[in-house]
Amino acid sequence: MKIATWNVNSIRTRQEQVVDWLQTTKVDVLCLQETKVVDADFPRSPFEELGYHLYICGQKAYNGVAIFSLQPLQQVSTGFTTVVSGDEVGDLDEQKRVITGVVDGVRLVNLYVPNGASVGSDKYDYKLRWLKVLGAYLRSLLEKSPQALCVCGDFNIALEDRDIHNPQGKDKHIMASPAERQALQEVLAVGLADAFRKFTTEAGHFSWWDYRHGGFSRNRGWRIDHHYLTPNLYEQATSCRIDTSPRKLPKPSDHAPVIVEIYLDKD
DNA sequence: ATGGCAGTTCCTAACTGA
Repeated sequence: MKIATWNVNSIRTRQEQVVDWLQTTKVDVLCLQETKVVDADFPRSPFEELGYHLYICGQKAYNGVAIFSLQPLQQVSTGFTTVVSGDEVGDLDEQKRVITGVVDGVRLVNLYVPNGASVGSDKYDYKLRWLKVLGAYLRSLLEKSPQALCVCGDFNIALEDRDIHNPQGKDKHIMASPAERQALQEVLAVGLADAFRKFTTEAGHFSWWDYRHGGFSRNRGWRIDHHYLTPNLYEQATSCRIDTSPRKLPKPSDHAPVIVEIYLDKD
């Protein structure tokens, strides 16, 4: 089973590139972030014609997540509130950043973690609060039914210095500050491990490059798009790679897709 | 060496992103 995650920075702008990519890269599941469109205007048919079932959760202009799956998903829900109490969630579900469903006994959780603007800002506090509720959400999912989890998406956090092209002085930078790294570590403590680092340990591999300053051509990037897996799935993972080819096209997303392959032991 | 981005809408300016 191949599961991809890709922040496309507007599905309507990137529609053709995503169709082309799915035709050449046969994945079972594609998790999208930053679709930037209300559900009624989502371009469904080009992807349904490729055989995908679409599960979407969008809003106008900002955010938005979707899962495309060749097999129908079970137990689909959006937002935190379906799993965690409304008191705990507060206003966090107003921004569309969470969608989940089950296929082949694997619960997919597709996330668009808040950016955080700058360290110490209101948006940064929102990001930390959001990550705290994410931890409660994942714990609750596992308590309700112990299951294999693939938690993937745009995390907007580079967990380690080897995930950044130039880590010096980045402790005051969003995506690398100690508080958000710690917040993500606490989320992963529910029992999740980074699929990419099972196969690749060296620095220099990134999934996002700033549009400005020739970030991609100089490979000045960050690895902020991840697949986190529960232990059995982690053991069964056979590869995890970043596909930089769409980032080389004209008018690309600033993120590249990341694909994990898992050999599912169906007993 | 320098300056250098791209998406959206309340659409040609302001916002958000990372």
